Amino acid sequence: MIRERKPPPSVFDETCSARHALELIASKWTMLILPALAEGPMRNGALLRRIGGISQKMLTQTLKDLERNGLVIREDRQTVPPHVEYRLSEVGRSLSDTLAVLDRWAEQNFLELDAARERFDAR
Amino acid sequence: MIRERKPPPSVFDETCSARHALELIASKWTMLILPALAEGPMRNGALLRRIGGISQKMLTQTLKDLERNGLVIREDRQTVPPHVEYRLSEVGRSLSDTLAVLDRWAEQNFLELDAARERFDAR
DNA sequence: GTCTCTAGTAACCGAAAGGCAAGTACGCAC
DNA sequence: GTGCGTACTTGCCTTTCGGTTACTAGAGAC
Repeated sequence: MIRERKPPPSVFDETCSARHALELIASKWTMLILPALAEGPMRNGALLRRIGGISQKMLTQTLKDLERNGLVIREDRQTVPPHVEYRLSEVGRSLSDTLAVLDRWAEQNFLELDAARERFDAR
Repeated sequence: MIRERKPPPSVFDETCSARHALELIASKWTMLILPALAEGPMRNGALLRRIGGISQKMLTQTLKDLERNGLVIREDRQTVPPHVEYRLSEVGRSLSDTLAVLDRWAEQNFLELDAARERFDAR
């Protein structure tokens, strides 16, 4: 009897569902929204102000996707005018910690990248 | 005399060049290529085999972008048939460490995301 | 009655991502 | 001569991304 051995889940395998998770993460808006929410629950308007350059459309769209995947919790108070609050779920928080590390990496190393690009383009 | 205070570099500021660095990182191909190269220097063909689902075009394009920003070093042996090797720079390695953490996060948590998505769509 | 305030949604459109197929260079084995 | 092997490049085409504008509901202030 042949023993079927399942390969361990790997992001390098495109058929593995881990790849889908990676693609959700690998978005600049995700990488900004989650760390922003790590600062505390926020409303739509606050996020719009916190995250420079994001449009209402992309914010709504990304938030919905994050909510669908269980990373963000959306609380609609059902009032008029609307009051909706977003906060991280448990899983969302575990991810936002790592994303925040990446954000800090970008802030600490962008000068070096800028310099490298200049060098490269000068050739 | 008014003292001009420069704001600290922040990825939340769209005019800050750290945002550009973030956008380079926030690509699924970058998040796969750098950790792949962390396993050791590789040639084009080896990367193509290692990273499921990547096309030749995207591999070349992303590698060029990473090289331009100083994260990857490209060594062309100038032979025929061509022999080109890619490896991480110092900065590239510091980034790939964090990216590898994210990859592992995806591999460990994708089941939970899958479940959340199913729950959400069932409503 | 009218204006405001919030968190959207919908339609439209141009830009960019990215897949696929075919072409390139050239030394070597046969 | 023909064909192989490697690392690309180019062109075409479809899909997705993402910006802009206009529209929505309904309570409360005036």
